[in-house]
Amino acid sequence: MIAQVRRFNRLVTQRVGALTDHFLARDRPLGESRVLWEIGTAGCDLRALRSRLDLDSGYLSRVLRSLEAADLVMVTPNAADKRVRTARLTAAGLAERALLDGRSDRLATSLLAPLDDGQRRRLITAMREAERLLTAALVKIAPLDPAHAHAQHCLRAYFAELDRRFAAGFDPTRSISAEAHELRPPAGLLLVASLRSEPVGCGALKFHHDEPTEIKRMWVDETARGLGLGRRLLAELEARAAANGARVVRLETNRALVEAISLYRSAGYAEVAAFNDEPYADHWFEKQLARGAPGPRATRGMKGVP
Amino acid sequence: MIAQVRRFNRLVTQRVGALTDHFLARDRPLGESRVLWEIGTAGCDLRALRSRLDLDSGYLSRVLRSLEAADLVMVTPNAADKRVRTARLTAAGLAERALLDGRSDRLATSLLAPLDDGQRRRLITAMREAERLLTAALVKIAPLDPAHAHAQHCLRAYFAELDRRFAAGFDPTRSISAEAHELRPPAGLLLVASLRSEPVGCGALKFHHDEPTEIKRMWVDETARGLGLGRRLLAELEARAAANGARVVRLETNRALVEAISLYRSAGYAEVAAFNDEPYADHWFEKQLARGAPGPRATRGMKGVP
DNA sequence: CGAATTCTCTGACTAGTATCAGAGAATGGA
DNA sequence: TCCATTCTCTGATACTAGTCAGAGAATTCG
Repeated sequence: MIAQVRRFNRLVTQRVGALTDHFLARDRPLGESRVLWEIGTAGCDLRALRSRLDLDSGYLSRVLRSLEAADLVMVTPNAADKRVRTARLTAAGLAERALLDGRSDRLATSLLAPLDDGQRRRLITAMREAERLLTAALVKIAPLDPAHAHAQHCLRAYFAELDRRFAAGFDPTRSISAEAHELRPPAGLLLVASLRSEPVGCGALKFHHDEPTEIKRMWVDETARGLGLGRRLLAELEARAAANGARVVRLETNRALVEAISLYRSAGYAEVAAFNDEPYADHWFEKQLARGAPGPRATRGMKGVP
Repeated sequence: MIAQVRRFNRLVTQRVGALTDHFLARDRPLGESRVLWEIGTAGCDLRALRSRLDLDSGYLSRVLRSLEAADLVMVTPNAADKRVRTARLTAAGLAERALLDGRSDRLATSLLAPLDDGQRRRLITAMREAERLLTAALVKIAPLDPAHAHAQHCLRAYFAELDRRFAAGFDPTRSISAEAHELRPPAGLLLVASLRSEPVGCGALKFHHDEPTEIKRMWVDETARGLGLGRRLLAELEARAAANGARVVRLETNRALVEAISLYRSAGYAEVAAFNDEPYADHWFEKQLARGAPGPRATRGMKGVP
């Protein structure tokens, strides 16, 4: 298994990586091409560029000046915050970027060229699958304060989706509360899933003294579905509930959320009688957590993985 | 399709490529780590190192001296040819290489770690498929003189395989001849398929004035099977036969070569009565080539691919 | 044998990719 | 308002990667 991953890594980085570098670097240094590309057609703040390409500020500054000298880029102060500067492509810069785009297309085409139609289809399918799974592996799940901007984004998106999908819409004030202070230790917990430091999902716990721990706010961004993220969030929540002493977790949900319901069932949740009077709920589920419940790491990861 | 390939390329080179570099480069330059790695446990001639890593001879020499100074490598003259020098890892070098090996394993493991078992299996499957197809795309087919070392390697391997697989063994002198001069223009043609400049397959044509062109010496190395290479060789041979004016190609084969027989059938070959007295043949096939037959390139490649 | 070729090494040189410290302007909070 | 912080830029500096020309030894070929 490891050997297969390594063979794949070696082949792809050699075949694709090296080619990409040579394709992208025209007569200009690779670093400049990367910056030119990353600025994009809409322009980009320098700080965003720095963090995306992981560049030193002095280095980026120099690269930009070189691109300015070639008349490919304009750097203008940001109106809102005059410390910040925004890089934009000139007409020549846009043309150059389009050219890189074309090269990248040609590189991709050259990978497919020697194959027949059936092989191409199989390769595309395999690439799509590998891409999705590698993306899934990039998602990080960590506790976050409910007041954090990313947490707020998730919760707002969650409410918006409920409002869209519930037959009668969704009004948070009518629903059972899960305010910030209730999702913050020691009262509760909020987990946020991030992909490339953008929030793409969340899930929360509300701890109770004698009653089972409640699972709330399970949500996965549409762009991140099909990656098994819901299942990972759920497992992580269960593990943390268990670590907090819970023997049972429970949750309620609406009949419109069909994929969530099937997730709960397949994750070992059993439907039970209503245990609260949540007006938006149609189904109530409960799960017994295993005794000697494993910590959060043990539910994923391979043995010996650091 | 192109977009999918590009997304895949971007993700994999970023996720795998960048990580590989940082994993492999310990405190030493990446170039040195690569050389250390490539020398391998068995040692390696400098010329082989140079060609495999595509390095300038001066550059490699400097890198090796730096590794020698760190006591990781010994460079000794080759006994057989004193111009050639052989690099070998010292005990410390072997330890260092084992360390890189471990890091590479850990990198591979870290890619799998966040996934559950089912996802891992799917990822491995997708990687294997992508690897095979990308490898297939690396294979180059070109005419080669029958006396060339690579051509001889293929022909010897072909005979050895026939001898192994035919019930009564195989003696080339009893078979209809296809000597070097018969497979060299204008009498004939030999195509050799190469993967990373190693020969992995061949196929030949014998042209005749009034009779159909004969296909001979179709062989694919065991390590390169399942890549669609036989089909590509066959298509290329047909295209070149057509370019030489042939309307019909034909060939004979032995009943032991089941995969070849099924290839011929699926490629549009029809079984015909024996058209020669080849003692090792059990089946004779023939195919009408399309009129206005396309040149070799048109049978593969996508429109507009350079 | 002599000439051409192969292989490696050395020295000189260049471009690219950084890193670090600090300056100067702008901002935000106490 | 003052102070700490943020953002960008400049200069100094270092190292890696890679190229080129040529020398010297060994080998091969005619």
